[in-house]
Amino acid sequence: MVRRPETPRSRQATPRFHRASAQVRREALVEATLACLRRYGHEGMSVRRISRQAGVSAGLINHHFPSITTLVAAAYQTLADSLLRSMRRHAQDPDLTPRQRLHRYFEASFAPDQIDPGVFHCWLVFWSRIAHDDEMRAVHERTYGDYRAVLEQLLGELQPAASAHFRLREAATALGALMDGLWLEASVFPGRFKAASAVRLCDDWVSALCDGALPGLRASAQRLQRERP
Amino acid sequence: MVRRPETPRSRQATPRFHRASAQVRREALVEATLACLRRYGHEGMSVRRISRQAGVSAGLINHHFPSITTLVAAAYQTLADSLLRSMRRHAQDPDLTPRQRLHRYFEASFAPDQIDPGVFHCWLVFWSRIAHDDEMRAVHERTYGDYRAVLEQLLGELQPAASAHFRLREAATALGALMDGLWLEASVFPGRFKAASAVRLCDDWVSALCDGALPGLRASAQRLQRERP
DNA sequence: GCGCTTGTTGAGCAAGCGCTCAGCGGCAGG
DNA sequence: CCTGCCGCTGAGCGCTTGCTCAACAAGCGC
Repeated sequence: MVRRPETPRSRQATPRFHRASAQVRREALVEATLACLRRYGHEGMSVRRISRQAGVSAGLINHHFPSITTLVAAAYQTLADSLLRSMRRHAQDPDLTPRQRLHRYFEASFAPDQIDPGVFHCWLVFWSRIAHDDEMRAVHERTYGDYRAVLEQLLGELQPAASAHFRLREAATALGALMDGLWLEASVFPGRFKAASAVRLCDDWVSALCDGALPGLRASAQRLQRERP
Repeated sequence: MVRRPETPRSRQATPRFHRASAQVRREALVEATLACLRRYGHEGMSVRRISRQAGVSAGLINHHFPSITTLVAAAYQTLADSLLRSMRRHAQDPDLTPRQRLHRYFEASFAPDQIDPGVFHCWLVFWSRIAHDDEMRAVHERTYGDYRAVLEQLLGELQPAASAHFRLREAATALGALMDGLWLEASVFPGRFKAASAVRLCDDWVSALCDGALPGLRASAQRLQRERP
């Protein structure tokens, strides 16, 4: 370990560290956390690994965050926020028809940057912590509400032009499930699943929904006719 | 810690351990592993926790398995096998029509014992280990092949009666994704999602598939007309 | 009843974990 | 230029981890 030579207070070539505002430092630590989770999965959730990734000492993490679980919760919030921002960007483009907005949103959801195995690792870590960590659960609940709200908005704008009325809330949940399932499949088996076909399946599902081809989601009338198929 | 009293070789009330064949012991350790993963998630994957659950000493695990990752891979295989057995039970019941077999299979897939958060934890652990562990990846590949094969069989038996022909392999993958997505949704948000509606969504999707309402999966003719929606 | 095979034990090791805190030193304000 | 605040460092604490291996003892075959 090379210590600074015998000139005790002289100017030195490179400062041993630099200072930053709490805001900037916290964001940098969150970014480092996401990088570690992407690369190492669960084993990336370590004070030493994250601090090395951020280029700071291990102690700094507990200076800015009460514990590492809070840092991970902040990382979850950050990732979810960026996802939601991307959703809203597509959901509000006024130059497109509602159908086109949904299509664009599908394309964005299955773009290579979303199918990346690193992103998958992040979600695995987040999900597995929800059961034991109240902070994580709070972020999770909040996030999911917003997430489904945007999907509801996108589907709701489709409703007027559709030949069949559907139950909006259930349809949004179901579409979310379909998308998550396709995303999961693509993430667990990278390369075996083409993004284009995932988009196609979502578009087709929405078409079927609008055409009334999914009776379980049709509004009113039949409550729940559970005829055997 | 109560040691055995001063009669060194006398008969004692209870033996300190009992012996078992390698086969029996391995199965017991696998069961203990699944129990720990269910209860504690990632933190359950520990030599000490699993051995305590199995009622044996920590050292025994490395006597029967070269490392704990091998034991977890064996647990993955066991869980996947039992799932597959259950699938085949439904897939081969000769007293039912193909459509009914699929319906039963949907019902079994969303039964309370599958939606259990413990089962979800197991899968999270398995998935997160796939990326870094060759043994896990091997089990994963093998398992998924069998899994999709059964789905293909179930859908294939539907084909003759369907009014539209569909591409079997892609349809099986897509149906698997839909089911996994619904299962995921139900597992991540326990209680917010009713099993009955998941079954209904799957049945509806299959109906749409058979009626040709999912053009992206129709066989032959149009290769990939990517018209904008 | 006795000996032997061998399944089982558990202390021990090195490595890594989250977190603490005394003190170093970057850098702004005087 | 020099002072002092405070962001930052990193050795160190107590703990858990996976795994090893010498010693122990269950229970079969005699």
